[in-house]
Amino acid sequence: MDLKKLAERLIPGEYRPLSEYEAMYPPRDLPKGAQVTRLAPSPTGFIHLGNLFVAIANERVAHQSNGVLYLRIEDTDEKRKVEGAVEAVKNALRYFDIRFDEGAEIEGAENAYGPYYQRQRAEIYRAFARDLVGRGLAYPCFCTEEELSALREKQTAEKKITGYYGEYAVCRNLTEEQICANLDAGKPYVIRLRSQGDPERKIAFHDEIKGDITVTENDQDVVILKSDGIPTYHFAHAIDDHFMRTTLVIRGEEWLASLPIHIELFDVLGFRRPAYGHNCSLQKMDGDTRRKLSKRKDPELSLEFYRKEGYFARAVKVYMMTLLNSNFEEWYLKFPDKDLEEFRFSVGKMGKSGALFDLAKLNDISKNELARLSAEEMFEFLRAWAEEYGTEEQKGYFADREYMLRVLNLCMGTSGKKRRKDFVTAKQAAELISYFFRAPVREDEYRVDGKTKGDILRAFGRTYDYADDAQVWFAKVKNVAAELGFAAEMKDYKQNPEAYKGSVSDVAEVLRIAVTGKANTPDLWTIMQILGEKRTRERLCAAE
RNA sequence: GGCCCCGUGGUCAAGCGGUUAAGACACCACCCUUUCACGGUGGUAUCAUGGGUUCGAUUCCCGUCGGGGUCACCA
Repeated sequence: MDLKKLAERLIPGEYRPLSEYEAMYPPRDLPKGAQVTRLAPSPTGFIHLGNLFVAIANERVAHQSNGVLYLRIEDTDEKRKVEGAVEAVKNALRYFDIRFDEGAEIEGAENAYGPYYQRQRAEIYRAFARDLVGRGLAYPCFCTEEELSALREKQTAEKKITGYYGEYAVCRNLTEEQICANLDAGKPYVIRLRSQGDPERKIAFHDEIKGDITVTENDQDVVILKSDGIPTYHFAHAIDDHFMRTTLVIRGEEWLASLPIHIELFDVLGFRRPAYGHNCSLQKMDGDTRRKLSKRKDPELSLEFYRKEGYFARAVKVYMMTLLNSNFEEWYLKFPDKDLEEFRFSVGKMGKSGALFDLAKLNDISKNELARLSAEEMFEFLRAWAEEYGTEEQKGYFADREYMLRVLNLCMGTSGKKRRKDFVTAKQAAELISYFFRAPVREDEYRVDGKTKGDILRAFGRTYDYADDAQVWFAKVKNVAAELGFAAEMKDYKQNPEAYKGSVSDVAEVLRIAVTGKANTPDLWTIMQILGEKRTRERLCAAE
């Protein structure tokens, strides 16, 4: 059989000699040790925490080695394509400060290794597929979907390994006549790899994250060109990462199982393969087992979730970093003011086992990150969030800048050490400060009975004067306490709790809940100052 | 089920043949305090399991168990 002729008939078209591709995409001229990494999402538009996790790792590796991070769009599956997906991906990643040096839709870059949309690279894949057929390393397969699923059922029933391989690969041994007859009949076909592998043989492989692992040789005659002439992921991966001169592929663990295919493909194509690091997927607790975060069940997987909730981008990034490199947290504690990029990221320090995503930990980091902002920065952060995701009421909070800044200064504290850490997210912060903008909704129960509450409110109302400074104001609160049988001094109360109805703290709490609806707020005197006398009195009366 | 990966407190984890088995989150107690918070001090709690190897195993080897991933003309 004349394989060259067969190849030309199967994969028609004019192609350059393969060596020209080598010349078109020469090895990159980069400093010693520079790593070329990439992000290669499919354009479904859905970008999740796992993507971000891997993105940060790839970004750090590239940029701290003076290398290159590029964006490639794996759009070989028409069905998955979503309008505007590439923009969505870029926006989401920009929010978390992931910058690309080149790639799809990256302005101002040379983009010398493009195109970066796989569909636009069809010619290259086809040229190499044709070469493989010509060398007898790939062949056409005319099996229909029905035939393949029947085969799978049969194999399952017989407890054999499923797939297209060995004796089951019926199209492997088609004669020239049979092939031509099928072609003449206009039957659709795919191009399959004629695998040379033997599953009995093991390959020692070094994974940059997992360390030394063993993989079984591939013996599956995997599809490399689909019936529409577009490559499968595996084939495109080998070609692209070779010609885009990727040096390190950090990707999800779910790819580990297809690593044997990729190894064989690189071998057969005569390419040196990049280094790989397979990182574990983020997991969550589901009942009492853990599992990979799932797109359908877990809203917190979507990056959009964090934006909607108003998580501070840096906080999410810091959390990702603590999961990515265990020594990061210690470093960050030591150098909280250093640029995140000064941390020496190491692929080798990435965890080998899947981490459970812990929202409580994220929230703690968020609190700390937000506590570092100035009132002005907080103002901008909250306003940007409210504009996009807030209610109409919340958008209105920002109309009076001076007023809001007073509120924020109070709620965050001003001196460095004594800052409050009440704010976790923009959304939660907006809800927390709502009582400055409208009548309070009572969220906490009074500790004292109704009559005592009324007595406290009335007694305080009689003596309250907006002009009082904090000292005088608090002295009056103490007087009210003493008047009604509460201990004015905490120390007295602690020494002899039976002698009093309670302490001044109980009295203060009544006032606090009356004015704000909450038992947990910053300094009450300042709150009353910000609210003004009229609103303060209204609230005290309303609570009686 | 086959193949592969993983297994230190509730969570993230340091450890890499001899340690009082770090640290962070969460939790609890106390101190500070007009509440809450912040801050401070202290505390509860971990080497999945059974065999080896070794003077000695959390650490090395094997088995068991448990968890995860994957078995497409999807990536």
